[in-house]
Amino acid sequence: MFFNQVGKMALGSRLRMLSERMTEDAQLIYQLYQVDLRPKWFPVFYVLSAGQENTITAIATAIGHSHPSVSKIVREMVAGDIVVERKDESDGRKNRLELTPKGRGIAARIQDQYLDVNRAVEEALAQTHHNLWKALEEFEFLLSERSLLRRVQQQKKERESKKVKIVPYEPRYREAFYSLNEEWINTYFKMEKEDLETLGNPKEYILDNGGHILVALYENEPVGVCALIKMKNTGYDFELAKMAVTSRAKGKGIGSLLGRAIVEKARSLGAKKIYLESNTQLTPAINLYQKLGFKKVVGPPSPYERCNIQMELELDNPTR
Amino acid sequence: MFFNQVGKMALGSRLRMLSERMTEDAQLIYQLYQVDLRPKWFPVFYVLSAGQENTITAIATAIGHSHPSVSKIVREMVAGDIVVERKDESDGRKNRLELTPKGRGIAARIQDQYLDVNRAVEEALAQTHHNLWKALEEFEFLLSERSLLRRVQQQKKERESKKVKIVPYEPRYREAFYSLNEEWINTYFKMEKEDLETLGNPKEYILDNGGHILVALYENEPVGVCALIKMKNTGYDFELAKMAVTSRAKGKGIGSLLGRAIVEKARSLGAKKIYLESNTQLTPAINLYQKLGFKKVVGPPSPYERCNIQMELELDNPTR
DNA sequence: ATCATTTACGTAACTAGTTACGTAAATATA
DNA sequence: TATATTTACGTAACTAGTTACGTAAATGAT
Repeated sequence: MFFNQVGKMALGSRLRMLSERMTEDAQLIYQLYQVDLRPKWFPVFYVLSAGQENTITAIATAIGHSHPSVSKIVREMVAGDIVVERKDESDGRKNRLELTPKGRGIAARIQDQYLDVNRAVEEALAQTHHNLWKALEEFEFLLSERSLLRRVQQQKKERESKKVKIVPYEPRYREAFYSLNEEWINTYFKMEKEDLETLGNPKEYILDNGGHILVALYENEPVGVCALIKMKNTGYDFELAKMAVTSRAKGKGIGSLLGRAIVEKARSLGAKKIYLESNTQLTPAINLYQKLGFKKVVGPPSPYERCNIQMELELDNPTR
Repeated sequence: MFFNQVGKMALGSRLRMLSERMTEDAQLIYQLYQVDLRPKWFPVFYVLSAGQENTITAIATAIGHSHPSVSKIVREMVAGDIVVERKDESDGRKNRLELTPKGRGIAARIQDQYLDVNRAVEEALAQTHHNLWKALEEFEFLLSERSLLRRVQQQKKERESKKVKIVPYEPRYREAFYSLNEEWINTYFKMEKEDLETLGNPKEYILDNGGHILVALYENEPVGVCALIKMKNTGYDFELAKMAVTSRAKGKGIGSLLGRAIVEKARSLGAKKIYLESNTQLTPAINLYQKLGFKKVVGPPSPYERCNIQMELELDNPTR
């Protein structure tokens, strides 16, 4: 059958189809009990007969419809002499609803129908191994905890991050090192004098001074970079800097992979303390640094204008 | 929450709502993968990309939609450059469909999406006790075996048959005995001379000759009757006759209750063999007689025109 | 007391499906 | 070979919901 082939992508369709099948039968069931209601009136009718709510919006929230839907249903029910409307005296906006004598008659007669439908469904469910009613409840709960979208996003991230490789810098990544950094700097700030020099000459400014650069490859394309710059006479061993991930490769966990790799690199070089400068506007970056264990500090004055937060990470007793 | 209060009557609504919630997310998921498809196109797209079917009606049956639905979806997909149409050469009615290069590109890119969605849903389902996917399958199967309507009908019958009382004839049921029989005779045939006499004078024609009459009461109203008429010199003890149930009280199992009661009565009177006459047009009646154990026989000639079948039941060795 | 905001609800237009119906081509039948 | 039936599919109109928007009443803030 179609659904078993397509898989879970079609869960929505499958639910819709079963639902349609049930409402079709519902139509006939009302006839069976000679209850002069249309299935789509039922939720509204139920709330009114239970005496719970009696204004359009309140009913809509109670039954999980939009208010225009309730508005239309009520109009039909008024035409069918099931419900009467009357303006609220103290609040002229509200449309108070009430069952007519005919409506109350139906409410009495429908009790047997409730009973029989409940029993019929329960009898069917009792024959199943996986109870549909309970399954719906559980699934609805799971989705309210975390939406399907977020669950899929996470799967995507997990799958794609497996395709990310972190490799040491090589001269052929010089262009990428520049442009990846330029991309984010120009999005949020503007390039400064220091940027042009350091980014243009990573070998001279970073590697030759005892620093390191890691590059993240996705399908063999450089999509992220990060550098460790040697620091002297500051109490820090390295500055974590020039961290950049292209927006094209978002949602693949690249920042996190790169961050963990660069910290690991520092650790393997015997570093005890690393430092970084950033800007609080860059929330995802700050979140990442916190996850890596960095704590806010007041450090030495920065040459960069865009720096408004400084952080450090002690490696003697790493948090992770 | 609403659904737990209303109970299983709202199963249809609940399914519809979950389905809507899922399709909303689906929209966003397509965006996430930059797949230029609308969720409602998906089933058609899937069938085409799998190379299974490629005409409107065939796709419609495969995915369980109506053909106009597929027709409209295809029109949209053509506008979106996903699909091209071309007339079948040998059969001018058929509209052969094919993915465009763009469509094939999407088919390739969507693979990852299948994977992630499947995993996301399966991961969620794994956290539930009642698996929604399997529950749907089981429930769909149960409904295909016996529809919800029939299940409800049965519950109704069971509940209502408990309110039916079978009591012996009393003079105050004389009117009912006549009119209940008149009702069905006039619906299918017409009243004959014998009917007028026997039905008008049950005491004289039936009871005083050693016969018996049972009356079915529903909410203290007579809704069915049935008689045992003493037979002599025929090899039979009684004729089961004048069985009538008003159409107003259909679907309450009254015929069955009355039938079993009258057979029981005959048995308690020491009868060995009962006889009856009927007409094959009255299928529900014939079915009932068969359930009670009656077998077709060729009996003595009947005084009634409408009789075209004769049956007997041996009580020495009752089937039930 | 006045003005801005929020709330209640109706109307209009849209969506994703449906059924009903018509037409042309293909197939079956006399 | 002519005619009836079936099949494929498009169009129109309907259904049960939605979102978008407007208006009047109530409420809150200055």
